Amino acid sequence: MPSVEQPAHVSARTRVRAELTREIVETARRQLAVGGAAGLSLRAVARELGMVSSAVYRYVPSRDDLLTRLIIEAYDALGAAAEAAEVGVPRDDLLGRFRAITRAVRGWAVAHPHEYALVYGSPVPGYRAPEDTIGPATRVPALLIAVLADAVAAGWTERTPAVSVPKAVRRAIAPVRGSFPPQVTDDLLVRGLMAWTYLFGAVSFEVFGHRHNVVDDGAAFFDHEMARIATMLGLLT
Amino acid sequence: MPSVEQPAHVSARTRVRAELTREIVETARRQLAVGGAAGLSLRAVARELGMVSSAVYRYVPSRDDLLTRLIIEAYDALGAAAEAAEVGVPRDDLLGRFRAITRAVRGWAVAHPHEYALVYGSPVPGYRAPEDTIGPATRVPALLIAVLADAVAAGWTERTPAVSVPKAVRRAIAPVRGSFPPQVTDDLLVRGLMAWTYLFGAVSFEVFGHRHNVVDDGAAFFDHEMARIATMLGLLT
DNA sequence: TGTACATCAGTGAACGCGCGTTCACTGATGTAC
DNA sequence: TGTACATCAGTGAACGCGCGTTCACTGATGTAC
Repeated sequence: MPSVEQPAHVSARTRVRAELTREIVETARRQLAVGGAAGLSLRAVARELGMVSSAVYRYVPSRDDLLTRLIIEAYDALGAAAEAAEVGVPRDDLLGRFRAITRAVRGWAVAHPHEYALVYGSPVPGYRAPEDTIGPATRVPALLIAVLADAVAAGWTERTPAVSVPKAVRRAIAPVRGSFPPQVTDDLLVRGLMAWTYLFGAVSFEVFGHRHNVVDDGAAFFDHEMARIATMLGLLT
Repeated sequence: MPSVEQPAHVSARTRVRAELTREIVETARRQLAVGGAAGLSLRAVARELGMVSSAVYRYVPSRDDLLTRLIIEAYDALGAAAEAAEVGVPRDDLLGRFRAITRAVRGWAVAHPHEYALVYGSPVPGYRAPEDTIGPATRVPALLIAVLADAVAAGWTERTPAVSVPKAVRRAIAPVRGSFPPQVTDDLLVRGLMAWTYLFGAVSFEVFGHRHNVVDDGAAFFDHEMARIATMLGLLT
């Protein structure tokens, strides 16, 4: 039952348009490897696709808009990878879920270093990320928050000796307090933020080359450091 | 007693040359804020100094060389800030030294975000850092290693319950094993690497904007998270 | 089913700007006798 | 102390390249009657 706005038969033109738009974004994504975000060029994308540079403006309104799409796609791809890994673990295996999430993040980042750099590296000069990037950016944190919430439900608070959180720190984390269920204590919230910080700190160090001549086997060291972080979180005894 | 190579009287030309070279490097450093490393331009530097673009080649052999100087200077400035803060703390106050180092790193990074991004952000595409950057890059790690070594001398190993380090991890950290005194156990070495990773992970998150709408008072939260890391290190009970 | 019109894709030229680097040259500064 | 020569700083033009974006235009595809 086709509505007036959405005809049942999608015209060939529309299909081709969607496909070409995808090709443009994917070509741009591949070109990130050459010159990074700052070097992203509509003309280079057009050239690779065999079209004249002005033609891409039929599909993408500007260079900055293309960059925004790439950022959103990177966050989404990373989030999807983490979700796909986590969903396969039994809900009550909190340590398993944590390990699945963090391994997926590292795996994706190592496999897509330039897209990772786009979102977790230096901010692109002169570019201001619009609101649309917020949602995709929170997919990984949302997974971690869910693990913490389930830990509380499973008796985390009774099992773990609390570390006190000073008033100044409680005030400092006020903006994010609302993103956590109220049962998550300030102590656990801080541990969660630290695990999040550590995860991306470790991945960034590896992807950006700061572990060259320091750590040989990135995966082995990552598993070990993350096990220690899981202990800090109280997911592992 | 002037040697043959180094005459006692330094010619005006030589002095002016050194001064202008400094001005070029400092102008370039300031311009990092505008376009980042990828946008660094010899022509823009020349323009700001009121000279013709070809003239800067009397002082700097190429754009990449200028970039290398900026990277070295950034590492050196960060290292100097950390050293200056740490040297004022009594040698036996290990926690105080750790806190001084980490606060200095954060303070410098927050005050110089673009220089920080130059060395700890995304690698500059198409640029390969030469060997000369290694020394300056290790000044902060060297301070941290010294704290760990002194901790061992002060009885750390007897005081702290050891966490076992799997064989694969011991192999993974082989490259850096030689940078630590042999008294530093593998367990402590791993903790040290993790503290180092966490320090720059936290600073990068803050400087690169990933704590927007998450943490309000960066300094207060940083002090708290670093206190917890100090506990993990066994510097604080 | 056929025709008239509107919509869209893609072209090619242009605007106005940027860049790194080289090179022949002028004129000033420093050095050796 | 004065002169001759060598060294260096800075100029201006040029090479050859890149970029984002706009605009008038052609020709193909889709839509409504």
